[in-house]
Amino acid sequence: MIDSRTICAADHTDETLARAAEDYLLDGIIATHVADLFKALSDPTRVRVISLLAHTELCVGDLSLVMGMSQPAISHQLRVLRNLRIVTARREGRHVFYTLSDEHIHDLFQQGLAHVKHE
Amino acid sequence: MIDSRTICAADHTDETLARAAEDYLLDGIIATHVADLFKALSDPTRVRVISLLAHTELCVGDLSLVMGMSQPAISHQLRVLRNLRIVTARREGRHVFYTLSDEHIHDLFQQGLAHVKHE
DNA sequence: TTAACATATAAGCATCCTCTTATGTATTTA
DNA sequence: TAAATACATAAGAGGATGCTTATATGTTAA
Repeated sequence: MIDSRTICAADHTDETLARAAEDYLLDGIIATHVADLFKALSDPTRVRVISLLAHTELCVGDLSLVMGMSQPAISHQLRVLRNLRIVTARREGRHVFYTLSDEHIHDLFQQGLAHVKHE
Repeated sequence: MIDSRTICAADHTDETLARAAEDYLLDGIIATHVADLFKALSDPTRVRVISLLAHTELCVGDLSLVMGMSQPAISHQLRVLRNLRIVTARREGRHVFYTLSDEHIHDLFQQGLAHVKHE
């Protein structure tokens, strides 16, 4: 059980567990923020949206057209990305253009893609 | 509607849309693989598990103890990470030690954490 | 062998997620 | 103003997700 306070890290020293807990375990709030960041890229549809917006600004209709998905489905995912502050919307007449609001996501996307392609 | 074939990319050239579709839009299967990779880090509990395993090998009981969560809850998330080939299990007597099976995840975790901390 | 320990799995629940259809809102054009 | 266009939102179905309690499996010790 948990109460038995098992300490069985690889080198079997008591300090290993304590240091792991104190120094390395991420704070819950930070962990949630990290998780939210990665959540943006944890769905194939959002990954594909980002793969497009990483190269060019596009309006909702074009995203919908290129991806072969319904407009509400795309708008839904754009709202998710908007709430996560991953994309930014810019209205121009009847169209709303979306861009990546952050270089971070571009970097993460590229790195994740590279990792996937190298296996 | 989609059928109207709206072409309204930023520079308003027809080529923008076509090139986006041909060159940049990620294949569905690859997009799924990328999404799966990021899914490993899209939950706070898994992020915290990875934050620990990034520095030291730990058994299930210690993970459970350090994180203050039930053993089945930890085992459940470890199975998710195992299925995604993110962690590797090694049995030693009654204990099962987990490590990150891949440098990729370590890199992504560090990068994501850095991005979160810089805002 | 029996008991204790460490972990995995099963079943179930509550919640969240992704998409659909239907409708609302903002903007431009006729 | 009315109609058309572009997009957002609402509501709901179906499935995935994260945790719980209970139980099974594998290992060591008595």
